[in-house]
Amino acid sequence: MLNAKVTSTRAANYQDWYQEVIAAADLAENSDVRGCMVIKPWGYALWENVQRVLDGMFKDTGHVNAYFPLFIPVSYLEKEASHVEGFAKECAVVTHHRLESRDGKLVPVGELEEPLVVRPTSETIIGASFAKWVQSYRDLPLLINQWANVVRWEMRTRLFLRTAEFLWQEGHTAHATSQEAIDETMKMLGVYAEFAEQFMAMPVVQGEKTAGERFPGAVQTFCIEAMMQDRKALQAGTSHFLGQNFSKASGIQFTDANNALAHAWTTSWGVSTRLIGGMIMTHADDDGMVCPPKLAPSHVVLLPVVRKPEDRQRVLDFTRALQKELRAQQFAGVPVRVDIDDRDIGGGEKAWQWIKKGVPLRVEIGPRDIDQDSVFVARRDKTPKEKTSVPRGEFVATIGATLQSIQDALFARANAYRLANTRDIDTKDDFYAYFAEPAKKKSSDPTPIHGGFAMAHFNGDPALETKIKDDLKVTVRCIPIGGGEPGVCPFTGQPSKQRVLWAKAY
RNA sequence: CGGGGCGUAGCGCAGUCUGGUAGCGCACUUGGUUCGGGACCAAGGAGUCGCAGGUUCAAAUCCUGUCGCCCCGACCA
Repeated sequence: MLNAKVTSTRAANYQDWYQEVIAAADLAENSDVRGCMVIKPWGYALWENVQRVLDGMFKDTGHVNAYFPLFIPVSYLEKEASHVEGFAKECAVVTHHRLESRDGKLVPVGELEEPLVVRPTSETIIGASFAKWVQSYRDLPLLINQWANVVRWEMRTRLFLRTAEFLWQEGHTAHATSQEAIDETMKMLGVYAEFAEQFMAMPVVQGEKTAGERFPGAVQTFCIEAMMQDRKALQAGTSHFLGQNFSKASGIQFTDANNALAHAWTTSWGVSTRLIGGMIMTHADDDGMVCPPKLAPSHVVLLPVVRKPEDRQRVLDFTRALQKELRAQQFAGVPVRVDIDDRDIGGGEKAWQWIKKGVPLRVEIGPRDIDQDSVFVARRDKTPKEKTSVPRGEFVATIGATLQSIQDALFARANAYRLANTRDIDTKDDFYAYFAEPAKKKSSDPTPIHGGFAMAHFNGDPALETKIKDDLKVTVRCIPIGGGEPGVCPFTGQPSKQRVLWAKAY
């Protein structure tokens, strides 16, 4: 059903608006299984495009795909102390392997000797394989990626942003030297940033996490952070330098060139279906979804307008011919994706369905257009009213450029929004005022959109970070790469190496 | 696990206080008029009122128990 309308606005009720966009664009829905979502075809097509592009980028950087078990013996998790601590509280655990019917109910029997955890992440199970695969420095580096699902038993879930089960990719690599592993960590962070900006049209800040926000078991965690339209930060991808923590836990050892036994240096990095939540909250507007052209399931939808039955055939013939011409064109290295919607429903209703789905270009084709050999074009990055008549030949010849200009416009708009809501802050009072929650009329009202990104100096004290989190729900999202000028921490008066990015986060 | 709320048609809800034939909007089906900004008219289909007991001539409604879900908090890609 595509009857859902977006009636909330970002300004009035951001959370309701987000849910409504997902329903109206038919991206996903809640399932009967607690915390788990059903990704519907339009949403899954976005994910497939994410996969296709990223997979190509991973392969271009020397990685290969493999697949490891869904089940992880509990003893594997136990091998890395902080890793256990980080994930133990949210593990789904398999304890039995058989069901028996008793009094009409199926009850688990056949208890496992060792419980299995449904993977929350795969460092340990992949580490076990790496330990077998690596003998010599000549076996390194090992550059593996896995496309998979993982389960984290979260207390509160939200479509795409946090679900109990989600889809992702996880890269896992092993290297002979620390520097090589660090280089890999940074390279993949760069891949994520490029993907976010060039394909999702979502500007990001690259940086390092503070100790408190670090991946359990990592030496260093790096991330890309994006600003959503409620000015909160979304961690859109992470890349971890794991040092020798996991190679020691899993026994990934090799003989180096000097015939000495050494532990490998490992990395891991991942992005998930959360990226789709990021796309929604970066680009969608009060009318519905707005797909960045490079990832849109469909670039162009052709809408035949048939007023009289006798026009039907020539309108359809023209439309199909146009589809063929457009499909012969390229955009971002792939053939232009063109759909025809000739369903027998009202023209207004039909157009709105595609607006809500966020197709970059809608093209209306009626007898008037055919007579002039032109098409009536609407861009999703403009208002629904703005439609222009374009000669058919010109439309076809410039389709790639048109899609690119939509892509660029979306990035520019998102970037301008982020810049407009990012501020250097130099005093504690200004900081607290910037993030103070505006008063609500009723306690049940949604919290108005406020704050943004604050760039402020910080002495690095974890206790101070906790205090600010308790006071304002604001955390250090990252310490941006590229450094910056030293200064004074506005909270303590102590020296600070550089400004860090503070924000409320998803 | 603490605090609040809700289970009635596919979805959103009213009806519950004060017991008396199961309703509304959207969606769906059919026919007609429409169609380049979310159409209109007519007809129709669809519900063991979360579940189990109890009170009663009679329960969506009152009582008891129970299950589930949502929101706020703690936890989090």
